Amino acid sequence: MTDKPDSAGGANSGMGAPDLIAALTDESGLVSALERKLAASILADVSFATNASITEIAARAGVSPPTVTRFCRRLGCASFSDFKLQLARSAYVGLRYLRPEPMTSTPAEVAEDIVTKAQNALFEMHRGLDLEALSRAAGLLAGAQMIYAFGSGGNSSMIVNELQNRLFRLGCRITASNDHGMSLMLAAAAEPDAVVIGSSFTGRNLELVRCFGLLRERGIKTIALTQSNSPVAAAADVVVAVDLPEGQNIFRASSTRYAFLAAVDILANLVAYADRSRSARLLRGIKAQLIRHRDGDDRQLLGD
Amino acid sequence: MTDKPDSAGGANSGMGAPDLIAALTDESGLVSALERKLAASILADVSFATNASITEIAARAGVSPPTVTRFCRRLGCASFSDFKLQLARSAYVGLRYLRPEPMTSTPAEVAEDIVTKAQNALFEMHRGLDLEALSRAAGLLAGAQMIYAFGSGGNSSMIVNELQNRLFRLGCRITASNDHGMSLMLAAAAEPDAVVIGSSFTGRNLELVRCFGLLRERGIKTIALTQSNSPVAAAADVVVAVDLPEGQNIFRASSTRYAFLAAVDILANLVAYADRSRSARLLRGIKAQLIRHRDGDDRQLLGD
DNA sequence: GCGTTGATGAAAATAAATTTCTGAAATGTG
DNA sequence: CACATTTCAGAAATTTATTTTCATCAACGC
Repeated sequence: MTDKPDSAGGANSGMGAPDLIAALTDESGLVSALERKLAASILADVSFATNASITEIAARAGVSPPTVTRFCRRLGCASFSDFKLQLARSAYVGLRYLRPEPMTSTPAEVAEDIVTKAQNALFEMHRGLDLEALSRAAGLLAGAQMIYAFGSGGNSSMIVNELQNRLFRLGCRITASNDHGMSLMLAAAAEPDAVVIGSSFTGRNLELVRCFGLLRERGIKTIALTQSNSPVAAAADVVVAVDLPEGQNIFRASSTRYAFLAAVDILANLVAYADRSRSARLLRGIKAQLIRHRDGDDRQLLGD
Repeated sequence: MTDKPDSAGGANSGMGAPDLIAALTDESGLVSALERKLAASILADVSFATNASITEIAARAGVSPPTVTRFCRRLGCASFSDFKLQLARSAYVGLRYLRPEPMTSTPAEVAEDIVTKAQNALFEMHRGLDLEALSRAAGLLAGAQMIYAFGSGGNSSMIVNELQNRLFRLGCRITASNDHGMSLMLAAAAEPDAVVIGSSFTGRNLELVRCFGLLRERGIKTIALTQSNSPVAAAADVVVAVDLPEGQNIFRASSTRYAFLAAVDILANLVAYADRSRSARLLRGIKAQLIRHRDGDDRQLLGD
């Protein structure tokens, strides 16, 4: 470990958190039956695994310590301790998936549950992010003469409002619409150099699909912020997929919003970076706000 | 370690992540000069510390290994390995605070930056959460005959709209207002059994302060979702404080939104649990939506 | 059927962490 | 100011943990 070349620079040390839980669940890299048994044993009680020694883990899985060491190496870790470290990191965000819904009741439990789920949602969104699609979407938005953002229902409404809120500050011409009828009219009236971005948590907003169809006929580019393999995704030119594991979200869409919100956040940042002059303008604006802040009149600082 | 009683149940094993970085920065628990030196050395390169052995850490700090062991114990860890584990967990969410803004540019960096900051914000919000105040706020909201939610600017507007979106589903009578003038009129017309909740990211929304003052005179309860030690907080009856470290948020309020959103989420859940019949109604509603979902018409599932 | 490859555990070797013990410094006390 | 007491810190020894080496076994191909 002392001579490991990447331990100083920290190629995989502090950041990024290669997702060990996923690798463990995934099995594809695991050849032998014993290794699968080991993976299952670790997944069955991750918090035990993060705290136990190699001997204890081996004993619980019914294998020998060397097997555990080899297993860790196969998973891409430098050593067993490295494995434990990475597991601890992954477990911090990923652990809850493995537990059944505890039907929380005390305020502390509710708070922890919501925060954890939100972090999980962000983690999963980030893991499944298609950066290439995101870049293409940002490119389209940055080059658009006019942007329309469509989405309805409590959640997608928020998202498209947020899009408008973020993008108009970057100098984009944008309007958001939460109303199907209005969206259709806007789509019909849109000029060829416009870009339409639509959000749908479920991917089954059929009005949005219809809208996208109409726009495709007219050669206007469309971006969907939605689940992949959904009607909305199929109807759009560029799909920024936000796929979260079904299970826990079926009863509560709320954690999904964090993922969508972050996707919008990333998109807005990429749009800002897509155009240097725009980016500069953005920074100037922020600085101006900062100065205003120092002068005491910070009522509007960063939009409150 | 084998007989450590809490290793099986995992009292501090998987969850909660006692924030070691904060404890390390805090210094108050550290008596001797050597321990402070050790803390400084670890903080100077956290990712080194998470990967190194006790000997390496001791050498770098210029102390002996036993001192490191004792140091870990003093910090509340069971052993040095336990310390490393906790450090790794804390570092995963807390590390970025210690690094200067890297001026991200590639899409991958932007995405990681935003996701990490959002997770940081959630983590910090959770850490500083005053559950007692939150419960009181939820109790007020659950008992209110009418709720007014005030907040302006892009961010707080979103928050109060979200509040309305969440609470009306629970059977609360609620209206959100993003307009100062309108808010004042609503406040003036509010009846004594109403409750007003206001959001302000900066805590310096003076119109909101004025509103709260007016309401206090009239004996109407007010709840603030804002920074503690701010004018808005001072003017409210119940303060749900969301305090995030300044540094990284001065240039971009966006990560703060995740914290506020989660606070609203928690609040809404507590309101739901505050009233059993309401909670039951909520669940029935969700079930009905689920059934509709199975029938194929899931267009409105959970509000999209 | 036999050699080869890869997987596995036992035992040995290595490395790591903790305890014990001893000396040094600081603080209080006569 | 000297002495006792406490606390702190490191050296060495002990314990514990991890990894390497090596021998065995099973599966697979030739």
